[in-house]
Amino acid sequence: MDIREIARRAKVSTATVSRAINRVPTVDPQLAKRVWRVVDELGYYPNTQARALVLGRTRIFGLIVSEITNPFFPEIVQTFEDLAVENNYEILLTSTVHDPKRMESSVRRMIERRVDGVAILTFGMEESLIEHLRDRKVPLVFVDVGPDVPGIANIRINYISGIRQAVQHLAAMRHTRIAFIAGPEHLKSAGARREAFETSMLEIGLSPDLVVIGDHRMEGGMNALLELNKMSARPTAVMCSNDMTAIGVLREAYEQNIKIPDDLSVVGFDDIHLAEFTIPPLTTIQMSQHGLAEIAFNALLNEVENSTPPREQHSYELVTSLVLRKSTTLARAVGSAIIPEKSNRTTRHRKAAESSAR
Amino acid sequence: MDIREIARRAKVSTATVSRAINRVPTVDPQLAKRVWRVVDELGYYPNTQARALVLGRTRIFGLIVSEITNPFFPEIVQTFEDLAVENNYEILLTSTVHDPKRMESSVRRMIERRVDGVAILTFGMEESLIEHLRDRKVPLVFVDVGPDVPGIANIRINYISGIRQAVQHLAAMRHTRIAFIAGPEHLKSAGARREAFETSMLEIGLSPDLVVIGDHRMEGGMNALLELNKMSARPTAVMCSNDMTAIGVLREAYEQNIKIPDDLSVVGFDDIHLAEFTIPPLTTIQMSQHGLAEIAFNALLNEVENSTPPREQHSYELVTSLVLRKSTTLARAVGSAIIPEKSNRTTRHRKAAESSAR
DNA sequence: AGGCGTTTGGAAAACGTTTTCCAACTTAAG
DNA sequence: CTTAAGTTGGAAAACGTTTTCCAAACGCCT
Repeated sequence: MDIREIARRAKVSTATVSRAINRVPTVDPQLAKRVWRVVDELGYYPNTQARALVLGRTRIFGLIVSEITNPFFPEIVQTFEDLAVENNYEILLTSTVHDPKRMESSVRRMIERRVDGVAILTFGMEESLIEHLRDRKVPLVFVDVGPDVPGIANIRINYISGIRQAVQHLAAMRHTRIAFIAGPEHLKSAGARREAFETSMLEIGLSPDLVVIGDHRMEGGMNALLELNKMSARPTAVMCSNDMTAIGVLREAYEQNIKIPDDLSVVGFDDIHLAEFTIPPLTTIQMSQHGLAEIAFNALLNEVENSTPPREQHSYELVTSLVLRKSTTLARAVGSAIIPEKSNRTTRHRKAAESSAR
Repeated sequence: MDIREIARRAKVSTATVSRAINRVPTVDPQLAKRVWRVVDELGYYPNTQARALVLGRTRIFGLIVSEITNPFFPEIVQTFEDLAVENNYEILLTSTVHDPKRMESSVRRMIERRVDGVAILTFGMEESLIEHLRDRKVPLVFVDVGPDVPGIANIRINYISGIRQAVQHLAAMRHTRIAFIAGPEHLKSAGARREAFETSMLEIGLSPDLVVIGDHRMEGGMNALLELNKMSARPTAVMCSNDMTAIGVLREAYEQNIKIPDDLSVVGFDDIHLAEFTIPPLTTIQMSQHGLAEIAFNALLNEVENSTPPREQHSYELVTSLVLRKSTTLARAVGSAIIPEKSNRTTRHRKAAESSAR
């Protein structure tokens, strides 16, 4: 069933049907009503392919994320989708799983489908791939890592604000041996987080050398804690490059009978929904997924709809900030005068007993 | 840049270019090579819209899930996507968030985009909506809840197998007061799980009346545990309609200082990846997300590619089975002869002290 | 050398829309 | 009553492909 069928039944031309459907104001209300009746009667839905072909716009946005199974991303996808349906756009989703091949095929597919723009929320991407997109003048939005050229919007994340808060929070709790579990080395965002940690530590005269590498997954967090435990001067607090890592730490701590937060304070990064439900609830640095998705979508929309924007360079910023829950507390005051010697000793004693028990 | 441009530069007709690109065997290898060189040189990517228009097939599948932020679904989406790229299909994803409006608009969008098939993994859907799709003969695949008509594939989930295992596992651990935290009432799958629980309990002469309603989210699990605690005869074990509920239970138990599994055994359902990382690791019933996605995709693919299948009714089955971790253990043997009275008493004592403490 | 299959490649129609012209009709003014 | 201006709706071109026909070119046999 096509527009011609409608035209025939409504006894008008296809042009009129098209105009009626698209609510062009010059068409006679009587006629429009007649057309609409037939449309509803037959349950006619216009063919988007044909429409896209002539309009040159598909109303599809590409969305590339690095790993949909990482709980950080579904929230983004959901928000992005909400905005898409609101604005009559469709989404082509790709989860690259950090695989360059996948990225490549994904970019190719998006070009073939003629997307109107793509949001690359992968926190680090081969430069080479985006060139195909740039060549075709597809509006792009990146996070963290995008070249500074017109037509490409960048979302800069202010890592330092939240991370500094966290470091100072821990320091205020008298932690001095604060470790950092970094993300995978190839991720620019992970690098930025680590640098922010180092900067924040140095700022307050602490040495930021307790760094071990994780993988932004729970497994990596577990291994990292094992590493940390092998050290001669164990940290009393650990910051993680993302929440999944922190969850892994929590899990391994349970395994090792290390009490969180009493024996070890831990803070995460991202503030995924799950962070509220860990045991104990995770103190973490919030980076609003909703906010991120919103910025990304609007950047794209803006680029597409206001076709000729004043040549300004579009750059957006998202700030991060600490949210306190239950996974951090005062450091054990070894040799400190504040906490009575005795209490301190019993604590130590209990701990020894526990660890010998396993 | 279009196919004509290629034709011009390669000094052939558009027909030849099309044939070369689609690897029609009758075209002269020499010529084909010439065409391909131009294609690569210009970085030409065929326009899928135009292609779809003439072919009548878009190579797009719709995927409707109920809530992408529920960790159960991302795994499915990932597998589905993997299969899609492998087979040169694209995915239109919708997360309905249980909102009928969203379902409706989602179906509409899929029809407008002329998808080649839709997988509805929403575990319960208004019949009315699918009619639009059925009318248009769009291949459909459902899970749990689909009409038994040709052209519609159904994935039946064998809930009883896993649930019976779990119930018997708990019974073997001498639990008799086994509670069930059900899912939202409108979900058919939740109903089926609950029924399977009741059947399994009755089978072994236990009464399945400790049932409280959750919402398949962590919050619901937390509330449900509160409910359960108010009961005069508290359960010693609780089974949950899904893993998120179980995680909520774990979390509230932590809050209430109820030790898992010593004070309460808990088993989940789904076996999401996270279940391995809860504290303690969650004993749960596996329902393979990978398997589910695979069945769904292949059902669709089969329906589309083998256009006229022998009028057989396609129905697939997915079994569930218990996976043991650390969240279940022997029931407290109240009045039993096996565990010495004394030990039992101290335990009771400790518990009383704890609960009075808060 | 002439006739006859077989390759090979081109012209043009088709897919379902939107939109540009343009013609016909209406209305109002002179 | 004629003419100009403004509405309204139709015919046809365009979007970028695939594919059906057809014709040309080629080799092969007699």
